[in-house]
Amino acid sequence: MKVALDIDLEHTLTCGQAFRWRRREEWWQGVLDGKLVRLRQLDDGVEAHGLEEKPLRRYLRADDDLETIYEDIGRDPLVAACVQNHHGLRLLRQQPWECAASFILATNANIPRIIKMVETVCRTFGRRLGGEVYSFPTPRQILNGQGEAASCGLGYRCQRFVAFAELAEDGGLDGLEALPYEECVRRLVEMPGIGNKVADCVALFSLDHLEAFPIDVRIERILLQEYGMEGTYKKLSAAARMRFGPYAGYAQEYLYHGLSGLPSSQDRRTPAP
DNA sequence: AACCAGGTCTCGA
DNA sequence: TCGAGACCTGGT
Repeated sequence: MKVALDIDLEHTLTCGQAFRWRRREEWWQGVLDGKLVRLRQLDDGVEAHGLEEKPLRRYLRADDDLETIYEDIGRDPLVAACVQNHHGLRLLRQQPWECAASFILATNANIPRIIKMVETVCRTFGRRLGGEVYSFPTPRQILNGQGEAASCGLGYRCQRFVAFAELAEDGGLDGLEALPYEECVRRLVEMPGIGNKVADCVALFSLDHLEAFPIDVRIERILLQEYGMEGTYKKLSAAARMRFGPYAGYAQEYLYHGLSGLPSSQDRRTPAP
């Protein structure tokens, strides 16, 4: 099945918003809705196996019009430059449970390790779908095998992860979709393992709040060096949403990944003769 | 061999 | 409300 869409799979699937996509030759292999899915980049879209068009378009946020978004966030010249570098990078619309649980594991760890932890959790608690591919476990699957969590190499994230599974199993995530951004984040930060940053990730990557602007150490540096912005998380977050607008989350992703390809801020201010 | 990683939590001021 | 430290573990 083919979907016509302006998307760059490489950028979209490796930018650190989802941790389970693997490249196999020209195909990207992953798990969606508990099913093994393969995606392939086409000139004008995506070829997909293992998933219907509707849920695929939903996952890839095909309803986001990139041109409209670029026009909006591109009013910022630096973001505009980053967009040039990473055209076709899309946010994904993930499941809140998997997204939140993954980013609880992602705290204070680098990407390779995050991938490893998530994969170990899937292998330990998930269902085998074929080959060496496992589903992301449900909260119940984690609670059923709770003794094994300690051997997943999660470090101090282990307790938070299990506690979050308990909360999810008890319906603690119900109703989040209906909430506006501020209230959504307010609810999320009450949950075990979720602070300001993870709450924004969950809001942005799984709950349709494109104005959410997750601030990690790297983005914090960028805000300071490129925009002279500093302060507490709440202040920075509000200032970023104000500056970058309703698609601030997209601006964040492009700044995060697109900046590395540009000359340093100092060099841009004082270009070489 | 340090240092750091897509932070959170706890605890004083 | 805010800032400082501690914190598992493994990449680089």
